Amino acid sequence: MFHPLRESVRAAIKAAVARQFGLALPDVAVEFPPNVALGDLATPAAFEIAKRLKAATGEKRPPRDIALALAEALRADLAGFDRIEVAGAGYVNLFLRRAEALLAALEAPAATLAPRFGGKVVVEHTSVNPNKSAHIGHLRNAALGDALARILRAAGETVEVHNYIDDTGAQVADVVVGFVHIEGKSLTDIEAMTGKFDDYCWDLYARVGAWYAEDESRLRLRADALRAIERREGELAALAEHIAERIARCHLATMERLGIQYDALPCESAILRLNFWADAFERLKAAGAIVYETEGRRAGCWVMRAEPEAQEAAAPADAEHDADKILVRSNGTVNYTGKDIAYHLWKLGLLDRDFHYRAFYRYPDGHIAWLGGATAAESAAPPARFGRGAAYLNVIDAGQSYAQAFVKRGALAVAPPDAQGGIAASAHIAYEKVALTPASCLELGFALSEEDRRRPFVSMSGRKGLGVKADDLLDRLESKALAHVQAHQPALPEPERRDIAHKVAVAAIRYFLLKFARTTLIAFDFADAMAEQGETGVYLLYSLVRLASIRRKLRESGLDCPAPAVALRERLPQLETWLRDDGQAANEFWALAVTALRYDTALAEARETLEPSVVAKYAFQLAQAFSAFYNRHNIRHEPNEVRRAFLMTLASLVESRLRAALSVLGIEAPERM
RNA sequence: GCGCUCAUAGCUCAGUUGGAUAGAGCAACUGCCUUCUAAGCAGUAGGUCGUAGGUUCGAGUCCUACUGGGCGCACCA
Repeated sequence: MFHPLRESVRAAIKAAVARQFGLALPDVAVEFPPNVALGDLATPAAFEIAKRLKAATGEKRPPRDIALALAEALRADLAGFDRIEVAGAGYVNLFLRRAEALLAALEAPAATLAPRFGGKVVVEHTSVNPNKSAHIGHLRNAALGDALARILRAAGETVEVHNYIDDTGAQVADVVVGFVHIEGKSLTDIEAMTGKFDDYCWDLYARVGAWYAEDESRLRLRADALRAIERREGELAALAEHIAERIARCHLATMERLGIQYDALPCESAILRLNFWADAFERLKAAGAIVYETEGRRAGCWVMRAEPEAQEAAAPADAEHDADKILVRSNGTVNYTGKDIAYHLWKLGLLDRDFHYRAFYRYPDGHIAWLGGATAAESAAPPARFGRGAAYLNVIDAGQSYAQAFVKRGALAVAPPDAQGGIAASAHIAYEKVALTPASCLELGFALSEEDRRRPFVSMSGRKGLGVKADDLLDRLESKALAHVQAHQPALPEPERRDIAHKVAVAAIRYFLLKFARTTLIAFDFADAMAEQGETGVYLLYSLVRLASIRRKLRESGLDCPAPAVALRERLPQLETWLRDDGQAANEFWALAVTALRYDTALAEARETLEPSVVAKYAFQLAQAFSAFYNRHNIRHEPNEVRRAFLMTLASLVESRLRAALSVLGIEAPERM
């Protein structure tokens, strides 16, 4: 509710300032005062006006004077406010008519936001190399991407979720080498293997790394494998295809445990086979986005120039590094960034080519993830046409920022004018990695050097087999939660207890990964990640479980309040007393309502900044406010029927917004726990 | 060498386009379970916001320099 309210206040202030002072303010700050006693909305605009007035006319007018005039104008222009006051040196504080606002909000949806992107948004996330188990770092990527997709959808956007499968890269080739040269296994042997295939490859991949280190000439085997895979020749290519596809399935299963689904799975092999690059190459050349180098050390390469400022900064002092990016090598082959640009042109519908699809992974709810790696012969038609987005958002770790910048430049260079806006709004959603605390490494059974032991964190390394596997962590969380549920809910049947434990585990891990801002490096610690007290996903669930419990107990006592809003509307004067005139207690009730009603501002900010932690922090704040309320006021034992309806209304409002916030974070609450 | 990013309580982190007394969790200490789930609540203690300047009515937030972390700058993917 506060989002549109804030916007209308902002507009009213601009209009009043233009009228009264003849100033056009480009931006007006409308903020939330530190507590409800100071108002529900506030603006320091008078300070800004004083400054501009002085600059424009030389007139020196005290901010407080300006604020008084502004408040006067707003009183005439804005409806729904009890009073509009001037405080301090020039703040204008706006106080809502509380009872009226609350009743109106009860009937409104939790959030109504206007779409920000001009059409479908393609969100790419997860994109784990299909050669080993997903680890906690991949989970951060997926949790971020999934939350982002949910935030955009809740904000009214159309979203398509892609998970890129790099099925032809060096990492898959390494596992192929391991199977063939270390283990002497054939495709038939591998197909017959049972057990957790991704975990098996996790170990094998680490062994291959060590095996290369023993004798570096063995790296030639990787190059051979890579070539065979790219040309789709022989047993090695067949092995790679089997491994990549099988592990991609493992990853989808891991993510499904967290409630994360995908729409499309574009494959690198298809981008090569269908030669997306040939098309992209022509368009980049035609647009003048790339140039052919005829001399110097990059002679024979096709290069994309960096921004002039970046070039200038890098070039003179440093011969070794320059800011430009090679896309086509002197031998005529395209590199990773070039392929990535081609792929993104496809995402934006700027390429006359498309993948062939086949249904790859079916979720219990009937949704299907389509693999963009089919041959023309086996091609089937997905329900909707993938790609052709108005904008893209790529969840990739911050280390890729440099390459991602060139991807965007390439797309901007090629796109027609009407597509520029969407691409400008497109972004690399950069996040810092998850590293391990030394304590976590030791807990995983990894011996650390003295030097590493002293460091605050140690990087995960698939090549060394050092990392926390996503499934293992989930297993640990689930069994810990199950022990709790068994103690607290002994009467429940086992399947239900398992379901609860699962929901608790998902809440714990998702909240843990989302409560940090994207640019914060997470030093993973088992104790922190598995905590169930304080600022945790478990705490959030607990609030919703208590709310469900209140409802259940009221029903059992025959005290259910089916339509509290109706009951309250008939007692409006009483409601106003509780919310406004009752001093401290009224402010407490209203503060809780305000916190709940700011859900849409949290959602709007998260969508604007593409930062899910905003919603995570908001959810915790709301749960905290509710917990205090819960301890102070016993709804079931409230003798006054109307007051009980009032308390229950506040509880319902909290429940609605908390549930909405959690659903956007991908967290679902059980009925009890 | 250049670019990006970070530095806030003992620890881990928030901090609303610059705004009102700098917040939370953990750890420590004190209380609260025959009363809607104590996986909880109330309270105490703990901060010259890396350093030095600058802009501003106002700076944790913006600018400059410095110090100290992390990442990136391949004809790798």
